[in-house]
Amino acid sequence: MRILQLHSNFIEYEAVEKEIELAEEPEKLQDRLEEVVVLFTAIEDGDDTNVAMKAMEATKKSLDQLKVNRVLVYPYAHLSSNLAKPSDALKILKGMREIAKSMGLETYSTPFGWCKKFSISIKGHPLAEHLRIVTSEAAKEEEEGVCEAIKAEEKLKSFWYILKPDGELIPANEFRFKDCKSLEKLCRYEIKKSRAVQQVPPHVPLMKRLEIADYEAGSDPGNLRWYPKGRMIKSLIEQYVTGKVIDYGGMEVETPIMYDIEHPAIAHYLQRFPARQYLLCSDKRDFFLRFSACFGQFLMVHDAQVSYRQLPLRIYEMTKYAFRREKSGELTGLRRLRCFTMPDCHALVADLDQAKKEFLVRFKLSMGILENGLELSKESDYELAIRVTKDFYEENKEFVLSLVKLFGKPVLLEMWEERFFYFVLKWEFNFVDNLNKASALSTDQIDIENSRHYDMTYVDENGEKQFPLVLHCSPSGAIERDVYALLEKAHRDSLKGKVPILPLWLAPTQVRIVPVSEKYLDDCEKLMKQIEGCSIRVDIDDRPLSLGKKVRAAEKEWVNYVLVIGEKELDSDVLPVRDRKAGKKSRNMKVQELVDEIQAETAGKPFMSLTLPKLLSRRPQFAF
RNA sequence: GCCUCGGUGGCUCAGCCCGGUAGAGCGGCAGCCUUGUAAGCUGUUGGUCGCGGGAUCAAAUCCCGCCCGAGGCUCCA
Repeated sequence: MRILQLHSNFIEYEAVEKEIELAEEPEKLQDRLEEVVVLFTAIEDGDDTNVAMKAMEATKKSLDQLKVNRVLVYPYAHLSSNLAKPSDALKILKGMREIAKSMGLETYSTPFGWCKKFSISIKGHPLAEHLRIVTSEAAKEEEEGVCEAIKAEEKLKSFWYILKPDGELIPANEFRFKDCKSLEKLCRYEIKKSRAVQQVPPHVPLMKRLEIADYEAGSDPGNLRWYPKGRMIKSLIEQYVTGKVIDYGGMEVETPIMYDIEHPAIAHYLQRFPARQYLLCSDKRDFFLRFSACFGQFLMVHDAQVSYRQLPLRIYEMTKYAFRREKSGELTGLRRLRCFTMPDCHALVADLDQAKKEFLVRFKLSMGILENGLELSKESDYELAIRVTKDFYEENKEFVLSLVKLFGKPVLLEMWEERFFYFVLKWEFNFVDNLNKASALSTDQIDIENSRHYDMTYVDENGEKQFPLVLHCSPSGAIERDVYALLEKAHRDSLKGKVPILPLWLAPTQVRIVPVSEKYLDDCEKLMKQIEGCSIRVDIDDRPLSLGKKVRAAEKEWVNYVLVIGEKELDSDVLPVRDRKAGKKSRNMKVQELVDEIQAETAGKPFMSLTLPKLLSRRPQFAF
């Protein structure tokens, strides 16, 4: 028996004509019901009243969850290709209605054996749509205490462990998280799905106040606007990540952001995740906006000549943009967007051996980007989660452990009984934020399916075509999410009594010059030119405000270094430097010493000139 | 979609319970002050109180419907 259960706002139906001899004489030829759960039901060969009983028991349970007491039993043959004989079906359907009534449900039914037309409005919540399949075997087995349906779910069910660098594998619920508080938070988030407080995430007011990004009412939710400072931060991170991937050997490419829905290689992706795309109609063709750079890169590789000598073949794109039409309630600040920027680096490898070697290289690359680039620390900011099929784990224990050893502390390991995605192994670095939510940043996967789907091949030593394995890596995760992590980390620091600050190479203003009065403006501009010439972002607060107010403004903007310039400074070659990182204490430094310090700290990082007017009086205010 | 909270000058919010001429701070603008390390002073501009309807002599305030936003549920290739 198959029951497609739909929680609907209303359904209207009309019985049009009898289709078979056996058709029921209906009480009503048409009707409209509101706030009802519709049970489209197909009775299959072998079903009996016992099956109907089991099906209704499960249905009742689910109705209780939905807090609905009104059902419409709607015979619907199209759910199965293994239908029962009509006479049996009718008998069982009648039984079902009686069972429903005896359970206290307000039960309606549409006539069996009729061609009917109907309109239905379905509620959008996650439990609104559900397909229930009950077979006679399952019903029998359940009597003995085992349910086939539950067994089937078990296959999809995953098992959670903690894997320690010493190789010990402990079920997650038995692990003692004494020194791993944020790993504990990750586990709680992933396994128990528990959520803490109702609160706007701290990075949201920060992203506005610091004039980084903001919501854009004129667009679709989850498509944000980026102010000059935010755009600069994003751009710098993009440049940095791209540079690192190119150093690793990635060939940077650019591919279209939209694809034809009918394209055969792409179709199976969409069938699998049909509801998450932006769709775009243009003339007579339908397109979807890409949700990753896989399509473009795979289509490119499909058309390329690749020899085994060229493997691993690394191909890379800073995906601008990836679009995922997440449900509106799922969107959050910079953490979860509908439009985002994501570095996406694929590697084609000949075999599992090569995959493993490459995987480790990319693991280190990703870790380096988080640690050195974003200045996140695995000690306090992010945790490793590994997801693997049971078979792969059993056969490659040592390899999985080598990742954990590289990470150097216990990790969360999710094990699947069976593979139900395209990959057999995946890891993610998860940032754990102030509301104890975890978000994946860097990730890499071993994909064993897509080279076939996209017909990507290489030619081996014997001149024969082979399908490679494909690794999917985002070494930093979405750039917007990186900014989220930086802001959440800064907020966490401020809760601990530390000053919130951005990494120096990302700070829009690295040095702020504050003249004591307008008299010193010319001298300030000279100083600015001198510092600016050393590839440092510097500006001047030339507004006619009190000194205290200008210093306060600089602190509120998280400016790293503040130089107050007045009579004293002009007479001396040593400047009192207000250093935010050093707790705002004044440090006496020569200009060259300050320049050297900044250059040392930002060495190896990309640099951009300030894109805002250097004089603060010339700047518009975008927020607050 | 459901639940919760919210929508009042550019921004943050008070006022709403208990109906009676729309308020504050910040910002902007004009001026004074010429400043010594997290808010100097004065003046001033700026609002069909999300939209529609209802009851009332009278609605930001009460009632009904709707729209929009955030968070939660769920989801996260």
